[in-house]
Amino acid sequence: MDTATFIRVLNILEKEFPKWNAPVVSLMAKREHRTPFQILISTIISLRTKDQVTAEASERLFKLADNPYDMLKLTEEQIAKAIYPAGFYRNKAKTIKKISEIIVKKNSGEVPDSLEELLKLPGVGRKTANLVLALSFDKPAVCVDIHVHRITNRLGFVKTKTPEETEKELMKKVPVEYWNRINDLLVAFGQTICKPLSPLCSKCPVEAYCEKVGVVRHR
DNA sequence: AAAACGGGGGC
DNA sequence: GCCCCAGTTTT
Repeated sequence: MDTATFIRVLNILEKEFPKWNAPVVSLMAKREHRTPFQILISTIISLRTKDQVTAEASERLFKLADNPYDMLKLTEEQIAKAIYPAGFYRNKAKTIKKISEIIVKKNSGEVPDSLEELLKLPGVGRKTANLVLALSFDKPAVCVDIHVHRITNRLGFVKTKTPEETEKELMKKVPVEYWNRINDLLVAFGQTICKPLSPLCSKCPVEAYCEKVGVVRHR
């Protein structure tokens, strides 16, 4: 698949997006109500966790503390209890506490707005850093999670082993003005149609363009 | 490169 | 009961 076709796919998916009723609660539907700190913390909570669970856990935590100063006053146990159903709660609580401390003590209460600085925070990798850049600061960023990695390979647009390779390829092949649309669209698409194991190809609006790399079963 | 971190939900 | 989920860090 070439770049022009990939962009055509994005355009089609964008039109179909409202029909999917994808469970994008915490990071997309409410982004305009959230501070950069809340986006960052929600993203930490979302690691390997379903979106609905992430949303509920975030709300519980933000009722206790929605800014780094208040968050720093909570104990790790309090944070862990609030986010418990999201899983990895001890690691995440520790990470959230450390991040709050760094933001308060070394960055005058502000979330960093550059990739380099975000990556220095504990528990923040490329996916989280790029998502914060895109959602909080409206900067162009290619945010590659498991959905983006799977779908771009399945379409035949990239041939990569790791999400990091996928990120590099997408930055190379896709014009910058499309970067911030990739993640939202492909995640929603992956949650509803282009599923990991048994994608619903008969309902897929872009099946005609797809090379179905690695797809063994479909419906 | 592989393990560890984890409860919840789908089937 | 078994497998997967908007990943990152450590071994």
